[in-house]
Amino acid sequence: MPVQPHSDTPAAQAREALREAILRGEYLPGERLVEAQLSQRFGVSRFNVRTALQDLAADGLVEVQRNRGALVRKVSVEEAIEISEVRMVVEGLVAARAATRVTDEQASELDEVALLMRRAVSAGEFRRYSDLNQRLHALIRTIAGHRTADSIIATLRGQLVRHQFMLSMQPGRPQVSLPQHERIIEAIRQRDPKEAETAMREHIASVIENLRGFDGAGLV
Amino acid sequence: MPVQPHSDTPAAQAREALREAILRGEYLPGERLVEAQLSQRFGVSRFNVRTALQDLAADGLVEVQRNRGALVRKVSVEEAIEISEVRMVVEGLVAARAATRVTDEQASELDEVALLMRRAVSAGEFRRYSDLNQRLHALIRTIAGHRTADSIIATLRGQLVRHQFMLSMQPGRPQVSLPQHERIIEAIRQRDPKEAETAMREHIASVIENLRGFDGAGLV
DNA sequence: TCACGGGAGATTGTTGACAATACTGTGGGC
DNA sequence: GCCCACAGTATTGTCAACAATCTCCCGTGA
Repeated sequence: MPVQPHSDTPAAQAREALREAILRGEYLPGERLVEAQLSQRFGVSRFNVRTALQDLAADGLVEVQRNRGALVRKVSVEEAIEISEVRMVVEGLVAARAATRVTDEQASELDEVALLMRRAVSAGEFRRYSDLNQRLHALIRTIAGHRTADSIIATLRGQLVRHQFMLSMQPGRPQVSLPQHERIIEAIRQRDPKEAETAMREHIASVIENLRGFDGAGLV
Repeated sequence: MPVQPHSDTPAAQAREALREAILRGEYLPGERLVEAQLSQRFGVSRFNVRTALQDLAADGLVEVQRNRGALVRKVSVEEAIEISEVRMVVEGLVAARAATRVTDEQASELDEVALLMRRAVSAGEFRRYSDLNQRLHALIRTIAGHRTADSIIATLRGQLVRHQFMLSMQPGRPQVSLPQHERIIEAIRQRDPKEAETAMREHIASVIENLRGFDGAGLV
């Protein structure tokens, strides 16, 4: 299970620096990650680079091949769909559980997010909407308090950043997903686990449909 | 993501040996795993022991604390329930997908397992039934061909062996789970994904109920 | 021209030693 | 008797050097 604290140790520093570099797109999928180079770049010993690479391999962000070193893992659209399918059912579980545990205070926080989302969409602020999207999902996870599901979702998300970026940039996407988000929020506020799960699953299913579109268009 | 091949390298040897030792119960939850000791026991260098420990930590089987070494991870009944909940939804996904992809040949293999299960139950062969249980779930995963789900389920299962052992030893358990298994098989054979998912989820939900029983009884 | 082998360079795998840290028990002060 | 500081030990963290392996290119022979 992922979730690594300790941002102080050199290995952890290297790990986070490398993680961000990969997510930022500085190292492209399939690109080799040479230990000596990384060691120099991040100013840590090769030993620590190795540790970092192993950690990131556990997160599915890089792939290490015996005697051949590490490379940025390439996740095909097919894989992205698989990953999203798993995310769909796990986030469904989380949504259901959130519906059974939500407090009144959390319910109004959900409402607030819904309001901000509507505003962002009507103002055409896509970036802001995307941030709110993350905030909403994170809030739901917090409400659910399901650590096992949390860490799995975190791992899955980590592998998808590149694809998710493409999705969020799709024109018209917010208009489609806003009502889905509203439905999820409403179900949780009504403390209806079944409906919350269904709503969450349909939401992510629609994301998957979009991924399938990419696949057909050969965009990745 | 787990799934590590290469049983030839020393680190992999150590990893598998240690994994089995833990699963066999030679090292109890909470027990410290001293690198030097393991190094001597498995005849590999401390370096390789370290690598093995890191790998097993990624699998959630051990926990490594900075400057304090590794110990066998203790999974409480609460956690076991959380893990099983995630497993429930992911295996549900797998069952649904199996229903859409099953070939005629695979369908008859499912039938065969069902037959053997019925025989094992009526003959009171619990150990055999437990093996068939594993075979059934594995077969369903093969049919589904969902690698992401597979590797997650493998990780989750690995953390549960201790609890699963207790479950399978429960008297009367096979009589409860046999009809559930039959229902799953039937749904897949009918190529009914929705029903397959529901049946699988209800099956695992019933396992979770049993775990809750342990919790109340303070058995773990 | 092509297939093959072999060697140089690049890169990863492994080791043993040492440094840093945590644990344990002992003795002194109160 | 109890608490705390302190030293000694056990254990993990890190490193730099060396070994093993792979990759790529070049020369040789057919």
